[in-house]
Amino acid sequence: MAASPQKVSESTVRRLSLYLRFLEEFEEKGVTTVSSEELAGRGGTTAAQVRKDLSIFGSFGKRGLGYAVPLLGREIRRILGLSRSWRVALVGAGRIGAALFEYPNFRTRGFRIVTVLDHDPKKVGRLWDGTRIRHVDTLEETLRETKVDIAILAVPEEVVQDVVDRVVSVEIKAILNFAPTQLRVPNDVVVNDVNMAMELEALSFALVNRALR
Amino acid sequence: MAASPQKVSESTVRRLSLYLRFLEEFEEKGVTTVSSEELAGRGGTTAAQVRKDLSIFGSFGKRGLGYAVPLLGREIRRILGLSRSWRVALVGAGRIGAALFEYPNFRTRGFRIVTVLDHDPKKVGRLWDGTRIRHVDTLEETLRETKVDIAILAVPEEVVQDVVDRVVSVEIKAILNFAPTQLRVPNDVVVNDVNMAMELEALSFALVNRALR
DNA sequence: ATAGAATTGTGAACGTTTTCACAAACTCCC
DNA sequence: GGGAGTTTGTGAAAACGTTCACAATTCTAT
Ligand SMILES: NC(=O)c1ccc[n+]([C@@H]2O[C@H](COP(=O)([O-])OP(=O)(O)OC[C@H]3O[C@@H](n4cnc5c(N)ncnc54)[C@H](O)[C@@H]3O)[C@@H](O)[C@H]2O)c1
Ligand SMILES: NC(=O)c1ccc[n+]([C@@H]2O[C@H](COP(=O)([O-])OP(=O)(O)OC[C@H]3O[C@@H](n4cnc5c(N)ncnc54)[C@H](O)[C@@H]3O)[C@@H](O)[C@H]2O)c1
Repeated sequence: MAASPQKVSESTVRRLSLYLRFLEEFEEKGVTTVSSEELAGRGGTTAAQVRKDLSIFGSFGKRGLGYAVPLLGREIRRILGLSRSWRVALVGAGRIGAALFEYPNFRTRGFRIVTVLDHDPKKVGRLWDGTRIRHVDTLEETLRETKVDIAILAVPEEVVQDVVDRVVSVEIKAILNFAPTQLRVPNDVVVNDVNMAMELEALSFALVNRALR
Repeated sequence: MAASPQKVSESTVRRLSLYLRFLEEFEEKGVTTVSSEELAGRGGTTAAQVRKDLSIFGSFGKRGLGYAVPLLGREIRRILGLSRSWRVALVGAGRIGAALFEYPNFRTRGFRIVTVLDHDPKKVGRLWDGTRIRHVDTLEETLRETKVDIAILAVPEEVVQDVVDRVVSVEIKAILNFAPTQLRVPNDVVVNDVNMAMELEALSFALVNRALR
């Protein structure tokens, strides 16, 4: 029950993330108990799906009642690995990089940007809210020194493969990539892409095929 | 053959987007023909998958040879609706909004930001590279006047549902949402989310469950 | 205590997506 | 022109993910 022996699908993980957000909203409103029905109603899924997702990891509800909001929140946070806080490096202090760095929500959710790296001499050395921007030439030693768990890559697509190779060389196992490039990494490294062009293209497809649905 | 009578899965659309990018790379290198094998090798999929994806829409290859790079590129662009250019509104001229607006890649791929709206009196009236920022109070008339097809929402999560309701009221059918909020829209409206917090949480999950795989 | 109402947890059914495997179609070279 | 070598397009099989349906459990009220 405690461990998760089964294979967990990508979609289940995404939905857990969603449920957690809903639970936080319920908690703010002072709701103490929710049913799978209510949890599903808040977003694009079904009550059965909610129960299946949760049942992979254990049995957190009470039959006839539902789920205790704070408890389920804690459990999902534990499952997702959000009980601890993660040390994050930001490579590329450009437009996207700056937006991410200034966004307070990541820190409150346990992702602390402890390192910022850039290539541009005009940016290197600057102090961003207490964090000194370091030169990307020092990437390997800096990531090791600052004990980084996760790297966010917000560099131009032309250089992103070089950067990722170096990031991988210091045993970083998790990468969030903003460049519209399919990265080549060893298969014990997880890469998640934020590919906005792809999202827009999917919208375009939906628009031209609207009639056919 | 010409039309697409079948149901097309989300993942197929995403992969088409990917193939298009690879084709553009091949085209730049002067490669005239690629096999499904080569197309698959560039990214995380298989040759059979490539062929299945394409076969939904027609038969674009030559047995024994492969696919003609420029032709397949044109076909995928047509399938995705990228032959035309799309008129895009940006709501929220904050950090993310500014990064998106300044990003030249969208325009070159056929997505033109023709309208920028914000709430902040300090921002309204400013000229961003030829585009005047208009007050969000004029959203309905502005979107109609500027014939917008797609809305990008980069506003705080507290107001995003209000904004989306108004966007939907003027018959916009495609939305790219950056707020970490599950939007409620009629079901003829397509919403794609860019949820970075969710991506980070998925990385967190992958890190804590690394051992179990 | 017990009946009645609510809701979970889960095996089984179903549907969708991916992979397999191979005949058909094409190329290339001798 | 024919045979060897490729590679596509696609049914069929396998894997995977979602939905169904219901016994088991808990709560509430009397
Ligand atoms: N801006 C957007 O809206 C947007 C949208 C989609 C995708 N992207 C992608 O995100 C990435 C960043 O985009 P951006 O708009 O922030 O670009 P940007 O040019 O504003 O920033 C890139 C930053 O990376 C730095 N850099 C360049 N080479 C480097 C290296 N080798 N090592 C470290 N830093 C280096 C630059 O000095 C700059 O500060 C790009 O890959 C882009 O394609 C951006
Ligand atoms: N910055 C990031 O890295 C980041 C990361 C993930 C998600 N997001 C999400 O993206 C959205 C925008 O984030 P941001 O960092 O750019 O915020 P921001 O505060 O920098 O920008 C928000 C902009 O929206 C404007 N605005 C406020 N209310 C408005 C309204 N009713 N109508 C129109 N405009 C209005 C503000 O004036 C401001 O210009 C938020 O929902 C945020 O949660 C941001």
